[in-house]
Amino acid sequence: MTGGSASKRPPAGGTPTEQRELRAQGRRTMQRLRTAAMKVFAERGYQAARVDDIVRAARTSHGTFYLYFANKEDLLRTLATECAGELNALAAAMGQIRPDVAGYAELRTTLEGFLRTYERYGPVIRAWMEGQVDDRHVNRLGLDAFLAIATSFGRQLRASGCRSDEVTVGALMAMLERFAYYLVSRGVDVRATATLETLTTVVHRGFFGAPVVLAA
Amino acid sequence: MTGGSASKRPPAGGTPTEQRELRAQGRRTMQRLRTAAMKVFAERGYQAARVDDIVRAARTSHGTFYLYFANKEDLLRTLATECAGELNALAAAMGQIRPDVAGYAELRTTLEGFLRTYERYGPVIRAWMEGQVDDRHVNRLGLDAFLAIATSFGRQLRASGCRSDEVTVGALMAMLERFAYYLVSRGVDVRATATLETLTTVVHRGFFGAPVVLAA
Amino acid sequence: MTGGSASKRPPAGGTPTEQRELRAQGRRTMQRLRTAAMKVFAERGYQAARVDDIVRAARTSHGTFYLYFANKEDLLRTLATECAGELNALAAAMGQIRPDVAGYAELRTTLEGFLRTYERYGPVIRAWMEGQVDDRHVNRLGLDAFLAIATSFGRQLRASGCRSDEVTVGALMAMLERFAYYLVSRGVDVRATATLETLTTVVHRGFFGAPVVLAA
Amino acid sequence: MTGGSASKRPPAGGTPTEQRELRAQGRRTMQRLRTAAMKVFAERGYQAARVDDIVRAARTSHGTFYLYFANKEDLLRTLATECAGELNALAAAMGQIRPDVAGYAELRTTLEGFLRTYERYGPVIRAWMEGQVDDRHVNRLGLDAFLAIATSFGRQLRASGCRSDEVTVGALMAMLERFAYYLVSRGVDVRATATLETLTTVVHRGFFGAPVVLAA
DNA sequence: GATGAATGAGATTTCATTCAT
DNA sequence: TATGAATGAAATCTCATTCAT
Repeated sequence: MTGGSASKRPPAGGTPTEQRELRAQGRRTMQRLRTAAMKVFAERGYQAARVDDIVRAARTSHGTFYLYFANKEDLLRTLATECAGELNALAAAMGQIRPDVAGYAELRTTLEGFLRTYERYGPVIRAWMEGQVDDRHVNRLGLDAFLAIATSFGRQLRASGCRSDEVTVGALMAMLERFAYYLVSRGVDVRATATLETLTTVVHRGFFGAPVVLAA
Repeated sequence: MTGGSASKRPPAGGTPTEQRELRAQGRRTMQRLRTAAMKVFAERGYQAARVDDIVRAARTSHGTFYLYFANKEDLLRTLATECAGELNALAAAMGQIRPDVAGYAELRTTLEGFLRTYERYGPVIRAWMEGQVDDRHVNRLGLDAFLAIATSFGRQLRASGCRSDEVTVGALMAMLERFAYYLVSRGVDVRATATLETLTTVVHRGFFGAPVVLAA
Repeated sequence: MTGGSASKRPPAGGTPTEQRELRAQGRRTMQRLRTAAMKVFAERGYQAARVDDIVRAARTSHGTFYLYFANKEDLLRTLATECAGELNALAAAMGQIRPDVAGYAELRTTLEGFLRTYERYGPVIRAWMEGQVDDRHVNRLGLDAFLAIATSFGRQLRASGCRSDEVTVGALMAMLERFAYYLVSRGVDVRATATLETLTTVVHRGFFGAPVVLAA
Repeated sequence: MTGGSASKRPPAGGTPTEQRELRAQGRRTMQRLRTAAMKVFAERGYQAARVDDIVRAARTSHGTFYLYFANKEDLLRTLATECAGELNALAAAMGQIRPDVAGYAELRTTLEGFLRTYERYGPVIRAWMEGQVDDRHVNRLGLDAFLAIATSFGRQLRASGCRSDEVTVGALMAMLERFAYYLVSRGVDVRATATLETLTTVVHRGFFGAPVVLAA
């Protein structure tokens, strides 16, 4: 509860994170910690996760943890940065979503991308959505990434003449996140066709009302 | 080696909660604590909430808190029980949801009921949805209540010939909860017509695909 | 409502006691705590002893205490286990106690052993005898150890034709414990010949009635 | 932990204990509290007994407790005073204890008196013997009472030409207390002839070595 | 006389973070 | 680089005692 973020005091001892050059062994240890952290975050949630849980899962020691990260938040920050990158890419790659078959396919692709990202970064996204994070910077990352996707959705929909106000898109994002959460937390394969198809259908209907006539 | 007997004595002091008869003053204090707890849970989330925050908000002392509740979890339990009651009532009262105007109205009524319950018990529901609770009993309550609503939704929909598999209904529930969360956490009036109308429309479309032709 | 899992997490931090490998420094600290605990237990009694008293006496911190023991009871448990071991060894080693000089010597040896064990584990034994312990396991240890000695006494006496019912042996054990307590709590050297001789005489007489004629 | 003994502050509210005239109802309530206290002390020991346990057992309230006693210690004090009175009377009434049949009978009478007193005041005596009491005054009472009996024993024995040093008598007292404790805590009837006979025999032998020839 | 309610000082326990090896 | 050990601030919980009705 002391150390706080970098502002409060000079980073004592071994300066953590990307500040330092890491050799092979170091990179491996750091990776173990990140993997372990994701596992623990997934099990307990970010807030409830203790540094001790993480180092135990990573089969390393407390000392080592602070060799690579300034604190729990710093660890989350590195994961969040990566995650935000993926989400932003997703937003950028989104094509026009129209009521027709092509629009359905486009939506499907986007949703699949989201589910895959969730599969890897779910706990981080959860931390964002559930407001578990205190760090301003990290929150900004999440907010921006989601805003990017939501904005993109809105733009692509309006381009198709669909009235898509903020509330509707907000509801969509909310549903997406929770839906992904359930799938992942239950170990459902997000690449399974049926799952993806159902999700796409519900969302597409939510926006365009009429069911897509696939054969037309 | 003998007399001592015992083993983990009962909490003592004043056995908490409904075990004891309470007079007017006691009931008032207990209510103050519950209200304060809801407020703090809403602000910080259940996990992050400190007993200290709650007693401060209730303008009372630590000792008093433990006079009425065994601990934070016990307090949540009493709130959760009430909340589960409301949700179950909601599930029981749900009428048939058809594609027509009457079905739309029925759905609207149900959704309004949910939003109102969320308005009062949001933090408790969040604690359930976000898996913040350790207590088995409390989790069961939440699980059962949501299952009841989901099941009811499924039944009413199937009665209308709507293919409503588990996944679809699950997605609906997820969206409902998050949507309600956003509304409430931003102080939106859940009784405002526009809000409720939007939500009902999205959901109804999600199920029946075609927009309701209100005038027909 | 899902992921959260868990239920009363394991103590975490460093799992206490023999579960973990300890290095030299750790073993030393643990020993310091045990020694300090015996000192504090002796001064205040087990019940009245505060963890705070113990860590102060061991010149360490609260956090450190819980690194090695789950709580005060757990600490007592490790001490009790050792003590019970010694008492059981004492019971096993006891030879036949007859009215003659050899029997007197045997009794003397046994009593000396008891006093020496008491010298080291007095506070633990007191905790047993005075029923201060809530832990079932610990109580069992004490009960069994005392039963072993009492049974052994009974057997060795009966082998010598001495009528030794349960009540008599019980009274003997009671006296032994209290007697030892007084000696130790007043700093009397339990190896002093006079003390040991008096005790042996009283006990031997209590059983055989006739004074031993040393010269015969 | 505040109130302390009378020295620290003026006895606020209703002055407790014998200071006040009590009517019939008051005397009854006070008696209920004393009885309940003895019960709780017997079960948990004086130290571990909580005021709450006592009032619960007496089916009364915290407020009422402090109407009659300044605190837990004060309650013990009144019980201890009575008990000390009985023990002192016992010491004063003790006749000469000789090796013969008459001496045996005298010893028996004394021991029976002790057991009966223990039957009623056991928990108080335990509190003394186990050093659970912080109050100087109360401790003095106990110390003096036991000293009186021990001294009396010593005098009566020496009058019979028996070498009875302090250690021997001390051991005897210790045994007496523990023995009585076992009997009482197991609900044995201390007036049962067999029990009393065994105890008297062991003690008499312990002092005089030779068994009493009852028929001679 | 009696009682439920309230209090707060103090005890226990947890855990992020730093340190010495 | 790695690690076990140590720390202390903060959180939880208990209980003797006082107060208002």
